Amino acid sequence: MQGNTRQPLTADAWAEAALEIIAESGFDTVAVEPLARRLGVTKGSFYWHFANRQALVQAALEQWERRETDEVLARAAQERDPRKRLARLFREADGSRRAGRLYLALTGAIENHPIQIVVRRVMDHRVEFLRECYAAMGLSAGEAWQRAILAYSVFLGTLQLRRDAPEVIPAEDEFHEYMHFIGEMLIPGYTRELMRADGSTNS
Amino acid sequence: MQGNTRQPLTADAWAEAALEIIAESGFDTVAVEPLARRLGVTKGSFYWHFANRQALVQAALEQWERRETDEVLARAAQERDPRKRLARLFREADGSRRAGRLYLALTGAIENHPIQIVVRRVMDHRVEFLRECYAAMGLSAGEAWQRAILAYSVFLGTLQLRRDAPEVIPAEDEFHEYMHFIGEMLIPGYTRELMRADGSTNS
DNA sequence: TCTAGACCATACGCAAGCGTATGGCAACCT
DNA sequence: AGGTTGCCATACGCTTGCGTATGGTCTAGA
Repeated sequence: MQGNTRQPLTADAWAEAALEIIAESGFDTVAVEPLARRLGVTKGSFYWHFANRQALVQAALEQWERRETDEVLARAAQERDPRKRLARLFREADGSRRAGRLYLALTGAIENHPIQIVVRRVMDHRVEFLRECYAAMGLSAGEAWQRAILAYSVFLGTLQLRRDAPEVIPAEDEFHEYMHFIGEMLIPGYTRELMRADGSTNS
Repeated sequence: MQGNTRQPLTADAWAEAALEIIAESGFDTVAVEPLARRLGVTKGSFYWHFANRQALVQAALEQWERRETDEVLARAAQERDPRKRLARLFREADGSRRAGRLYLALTGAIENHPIQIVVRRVMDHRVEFLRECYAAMGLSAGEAWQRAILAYSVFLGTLQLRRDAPEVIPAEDEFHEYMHFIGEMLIPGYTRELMRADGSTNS
């Protein structure tokens, strides 16, 4: 059936597949044997690459944390204007559906201790990043905290709403309106031009 | 060890215990045999009350939905002023820690279809309730929708933040300040008196 | 060609959980 | 007293997944 010339699997490929499963059907459905079947091999392969199931989870979490912090925040940090940084974050958060599902799936298994560690670290980084954005806009320390926490709460809640009850968020057009509404609420001095990809203000 | 005169268990008691487990350690840790051990009986008891594990889940979900919608929303609906209704909702949402954990644990297992049904229904009810509050304040239909979705997103996100990274939400005093901040952001025409339990405005 | 190592299959023992079958026991009715 | 019914214990077979042990194959290098 699979006539391709089997190139050997790497540990990263296993971790990647594990993240795939987590995003699809939750963390605790990550099992060695089904995963092996999915990859077209058997357990024998798995236990050559990993000591046990926990090691796979660890590798998957490390891969996730790397992608999540390094890529997302690093790209947003290029933007000079803090308002544009925020707008860009909101835009990208709306984008990658798969990343959102994966994030929620991980927090959904927060009773697992390794997951708890990593999720908390990622959250801290992101809230701190938001706080710095608001602080750079001249807000006081207390206000920056409040705004950062509120903004991240909105992010988390929107993720969950879109996953669990997508029909309450009307349609494409209204959603774009809603994004502007969020911008007005969360970014002091918001203008609609901030949400444009190029970020041109032509004032 | 348990010297009490064993009064027989009811199906509701099993469902209640199942919800307890879900709130503690997640949905998929609900297993018949451990649950029986926890209640001091064996499987024999369980399979007298329920046909199978799925029936237990169903009963637990029904019990949860009843409590969640009937009790919470019905009490809030007594408040006449829509602004006070909203403030009361926010206050109570902050309160019951256990209910929040349970809610998140259920949404964390949303890939389970029965759970998906019930969670979606509860979400719809709540968002609709919020929307009516905003509409009663004179907002347009579109604005009421946007506000309702935003408010519910903040609710969900705050729940998750408090569970997964409680240290980012500073302390008791600052949190009360933060609650007022949320009130100002989410309730047009907010005054601090709205958050008082008695709701007195003494204007 | 011989060998070592990378990669994987197969087969086994073990534990946990589901569901069933059946028996026990107390309360209550008649 | 005998029978019925509600509630539970015990014992069994089955499945799934974990981890181990061991052997096979393919390739690169000496």
